[in-house]
Amino acid sequence: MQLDKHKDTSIDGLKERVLELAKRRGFLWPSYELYGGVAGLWDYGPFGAMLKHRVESAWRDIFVVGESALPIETPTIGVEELFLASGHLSNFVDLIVECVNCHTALRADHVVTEYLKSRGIAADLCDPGIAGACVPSSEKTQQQIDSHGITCPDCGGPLGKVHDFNLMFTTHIGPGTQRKGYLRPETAQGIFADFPRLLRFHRDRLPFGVAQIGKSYRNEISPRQGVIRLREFTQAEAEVFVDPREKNHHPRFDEVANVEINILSKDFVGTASVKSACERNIIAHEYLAYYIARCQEFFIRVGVRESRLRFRQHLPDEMAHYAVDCWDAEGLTQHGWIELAGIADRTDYDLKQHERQSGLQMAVFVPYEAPKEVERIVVRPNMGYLGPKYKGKAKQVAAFLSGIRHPEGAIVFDGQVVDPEGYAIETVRESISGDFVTPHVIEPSFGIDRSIYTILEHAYDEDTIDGERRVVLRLSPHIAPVEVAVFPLVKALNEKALEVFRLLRRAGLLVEYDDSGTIGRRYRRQDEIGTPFAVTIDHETIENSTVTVRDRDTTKQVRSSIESLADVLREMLVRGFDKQSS
RNA sequence: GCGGUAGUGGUGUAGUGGCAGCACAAAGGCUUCCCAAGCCUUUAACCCGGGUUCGAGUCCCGGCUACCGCACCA
Repeated sequence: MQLDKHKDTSIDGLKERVLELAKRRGFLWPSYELYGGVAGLWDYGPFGAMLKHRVESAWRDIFVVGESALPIETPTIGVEELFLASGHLSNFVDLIVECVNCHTALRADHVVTEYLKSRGIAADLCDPGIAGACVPSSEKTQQQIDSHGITCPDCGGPLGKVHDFNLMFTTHIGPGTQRKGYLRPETAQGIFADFPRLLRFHRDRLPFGVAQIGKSYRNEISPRQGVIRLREFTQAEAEVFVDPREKNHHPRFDEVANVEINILSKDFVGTASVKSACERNIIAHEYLAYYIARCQEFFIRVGVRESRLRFRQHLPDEMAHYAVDCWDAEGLTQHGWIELAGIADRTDYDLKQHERQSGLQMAVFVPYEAPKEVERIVVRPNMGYLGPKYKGKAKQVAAFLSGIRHPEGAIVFDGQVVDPEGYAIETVRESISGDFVTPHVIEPSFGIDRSIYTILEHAYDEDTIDGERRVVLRLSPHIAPVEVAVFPLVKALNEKALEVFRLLRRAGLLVEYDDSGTIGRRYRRQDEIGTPFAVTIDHETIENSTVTVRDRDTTKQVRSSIESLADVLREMLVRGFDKQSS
């Protein structure tokens, strides 16, 4: 895949430089540094928080406003039932056993299964009776290790005690006999739990999307790579509920059909439009393709470089067992290709699971265009006959008879032929006006923190201005924490400059004022935090009420009247410095 | 969690047992000033806890954090 033409990744120690800048300029700080810090927890400093806020706004524009999705907010604390249903309580657990000799941490269940398989013994480590997939039990696994004397596969040393490691943080809800609570490992489950209300809110129609931006938590064993793997992180997730029969017909597919994306899949590597990817079955259906295209639109808007963005299809063995197709949006950084978003077809797995756990129906009644007339054969019990004959059992017999769909020959109940007088076989005509459908879920899910790191790295650049090395963050104007800086050329002009500053602030621009030191130093400071434009009040301003507007990327300047300044800047922020009509 | 390496002002660093230096940044001032100029002044640091020692930034032990490798990442 080709790299950006105007910029490559050849800066030495880019990772370190970006992080150094991010720390120094108030984007990212290690949390609780005062007390030595904690791995996997990071603060957003003032510019970082504003940047993040704007990234989330851009996401909201595209995935909530642009899709007429329903925005909701659910608690970060979830109850036990929620994660029993989702499978996180059983599947989000690792059984860890450590080798006493070489101290390697191993997946205990894997060690046992491998050992038994190699000796042709069937392994059953699972706890029965829990909804969802197989749950390896720590007791059974421990037993197997003890009874077979299983040792470390690496060095042959003895193994320690098996212990659970659930990646969810636990807590307690309320005092006294406490109810268990868990910090959510994804925001999605809160949406699924609200499904019946959401469906009613949307007046029982499909399709509809629901979106949530919020914190999620995973107690990572060993978080690394700065903000790439966090224990507390922000997700932006949309769950789009769709009739499974309609997955290949997105109503707005035309809008995105020609969007070109970089694809890495088992069948295809290269660039293609989402339309052709769909037609060639590279992407399973239009809904996935549609959201992949929107995903690309989002990343480009916030400043991820298109040439360093790709969509990678999950291999069958890395896909969650319920998904039919899943794509990761990946950004190329100094940490390699990292996952920024996932667009998955979660099918009806989650809703079915919550149906089972809660006992409530999670289906939508989808009416036919016209009611269908169907003929059906029914067995109608004759209670006048059955009552006296079967007495107390009559009700049971009647229910049995009513349940028969295809009566053939004599009907036998409880080993005895039921007298034909006890029922009548009739053909009835019925009008059916629709089906109950459990919607499938298409889920675009974004890691906001990773995206922000990628944005920073892709924006970081060093160039030379008048022989001086300059560090510049080429941030997208959509997400820059400051849009315009205002400077008096010399301190004597500060009154006029403050006037302009207040004018622009009132006009709703994100604007910063600075009158310290020399003008060059102030420009460079704004370059480092990615401020797209700087307005300077000079001596000419006093004469004719014009100011200079300086472009971050080229350092070129144009003059603009104060009167039209706010409009000129707004236009530049949208169209770019050169394309505005002044 | 294991192994290796490291942790000194805001940032980058020097300092191998005896007064903690430098550069950049920041704040104030001078300079009539459109791209990190200069000058003066000022602020500001040994990751945490034990131990050894008359004395520890320095040596030892433990912890925390970061980077690299291993393992983990439904």
